[in-house]
Amino acid sequence: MTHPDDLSLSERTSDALTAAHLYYMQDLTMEAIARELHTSRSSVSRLLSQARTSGLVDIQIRSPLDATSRVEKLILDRFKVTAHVVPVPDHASDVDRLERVALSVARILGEFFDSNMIMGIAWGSTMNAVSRHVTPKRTHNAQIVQLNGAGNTRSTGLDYANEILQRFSNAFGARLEQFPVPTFFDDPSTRTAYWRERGLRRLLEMQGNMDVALFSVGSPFSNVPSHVYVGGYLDDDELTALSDAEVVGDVATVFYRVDGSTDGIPLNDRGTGPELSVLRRTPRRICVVSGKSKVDSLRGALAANLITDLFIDESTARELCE
Amino acid sequence: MTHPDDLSLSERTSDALTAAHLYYMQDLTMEAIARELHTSRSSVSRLLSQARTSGLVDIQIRSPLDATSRVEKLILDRFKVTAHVVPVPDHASDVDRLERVALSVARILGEFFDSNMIMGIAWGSTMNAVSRHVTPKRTHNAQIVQLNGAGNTRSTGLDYANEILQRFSNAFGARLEQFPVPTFFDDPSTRTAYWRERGLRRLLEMQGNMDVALFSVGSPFSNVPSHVYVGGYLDDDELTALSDAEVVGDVATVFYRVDGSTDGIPLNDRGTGPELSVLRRTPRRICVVSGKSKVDSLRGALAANLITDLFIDESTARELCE
DNA sequence: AAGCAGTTTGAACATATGTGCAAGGAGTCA
DNA sequence: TGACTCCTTGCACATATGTTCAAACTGCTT
Repeated sequence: MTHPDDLSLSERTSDALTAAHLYYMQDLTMEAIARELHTSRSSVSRLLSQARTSGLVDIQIRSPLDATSRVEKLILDRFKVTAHVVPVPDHASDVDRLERVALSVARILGEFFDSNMIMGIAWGSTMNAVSRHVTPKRTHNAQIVQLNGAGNTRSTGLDYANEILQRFSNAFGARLEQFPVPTFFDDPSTRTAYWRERGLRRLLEMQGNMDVALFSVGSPFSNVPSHVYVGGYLDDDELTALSDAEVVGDVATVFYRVDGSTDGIPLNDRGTGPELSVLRRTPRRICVVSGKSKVDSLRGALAANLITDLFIDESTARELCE
Repeated sequence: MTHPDDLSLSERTSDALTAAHLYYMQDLTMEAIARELHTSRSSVSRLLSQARTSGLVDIQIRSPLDATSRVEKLILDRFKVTAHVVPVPDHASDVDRLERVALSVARILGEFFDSNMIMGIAWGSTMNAVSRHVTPKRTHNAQIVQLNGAGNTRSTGLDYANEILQRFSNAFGARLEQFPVPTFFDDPSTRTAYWRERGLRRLLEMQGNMDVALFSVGSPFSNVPSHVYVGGYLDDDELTALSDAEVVGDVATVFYRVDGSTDGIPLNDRGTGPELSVLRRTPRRICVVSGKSKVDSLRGALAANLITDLFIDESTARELCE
């Protein structure tokens, strides 16, 4: 396998940089750039495309503050949360919705995460979608930490969750702290014991010092239940127990009711997600939500004050405001 | 005349915003966007183009620090100045060079100027070129101040200089403080007297508090002399005097020698540009240079420590480093 | 209501950009 | 060296985007 990281990549990158300059700063046509770079137009097209996906070119959209959408204002008023409403047509499918919101988040995430920061990330279909599109950004001494375990009765879950976290870690060049435990322990005391292990202490401490948390909300009892609820993590008895406790959703497999309360939900004693108080101590808490089936769960998360920045598709946002 | 600033513009702007989202964040095709916005593809093309030129969409290029060009490093070492080398092919004409450097500067200027700042701006062909392309950016309580008078023996010069400054002022929504005096007084004592006027004091004070200064360098005795030297601002005797004093150039019509010294240059006593010490007190001093004919003048400006950030075309940069 | 000046619009055309593919190149291994 | 694999390149084609122009529209004025 060819692995010319040392020079050839630099060479290519610097060409990409020049091309980007000429294209985005000087408005040259690709054909003109090709001439200056002594290559073909197609190659320039490819260079530019690399420049974009590798985060060399950074495209931002800066809303004049007076133009924040009506819904965004409404959400700010009602929930004290900065909303980023992603425009998606009403007739779009849930898959479309998810994909488009995820893409938007992926593109803007670099705005929130920088060198020397710690970001906690959950896992699930939404995070998976986001992870596939993150625009890379070079950071130093940055750290990503997994928010909750991902093993279940059938597998260690390492593959799925890890693949997701790995993508973020690569995109930012950040160290990755995995969390190789089941999503739920069978016995609460096992968790208590395990939490005292030194390796775990380090991880928990990181979680306690997060600068950013990135997660979605799970919705158990909707027509489109989330990954955790159908992936073999919970058995029927457990689901019934959640239902009985009037649980409306979860963040990183920590469950809550619609009013944001968590007391007396037994599963939380066995789960591996971060205490909500830990989450609430995190300065920036980014929640990504798409699809109306998540509205109830979202209400709970808002009531529990888990969110500072909300990315949400347009019609779900409207639904949220009734 | 139709002047639908109040609502229609908002309406259009918000459409442009949505379109920009869909295009740049979600990678939809213009055709798809047209469908979502219930309009034609052409209109979307126009919306996007508006979004770009109005600064709604902000495209930046972020060089990985380890990829700053060799010349930029060299300039930093030799002159302690941050260079931004603009790629321009060697065979490009001087007009091309100027245009391309100007365009690059125009696009990135917003990075340097923000709310509550004061920016001093000179005038001349380079500033003219830059002014034509500045990407707008909304700021509050920002102030632009003209660095030197623009009147000459033939006209008040208000038109030319003012047009330039006006463009910057519009682009940033900044207040504009003009400087309605000749470029050079005939008699130094007139200047001294005038400088005591209250209106002038205010302007000079602003200059003293600038956060950013934006200027080029003039080059009198090259094959491509700058605006000041051919526009009727100076008569033959004066040019001879400059030549005798070994002047290599000027910044905002303040003249200096190649070693950066200014003592004993009589014209400086009658000119209206800012004292170089005032300039040197300005935290950010952006100089835009294109074309080899300006190299000597640039050397003088560097020797005088007038520059903190230098925008320069590639071959001139190489020439500078010999 | 009709006329007017200045905009905005979409269809049609003109360009510019993206991509599949076959050919060539560069590294690796036997 | 030659066979092999994996990348990169430029051509040709397929799409996507930009721009011109005539028609429709808008807000005013007569």
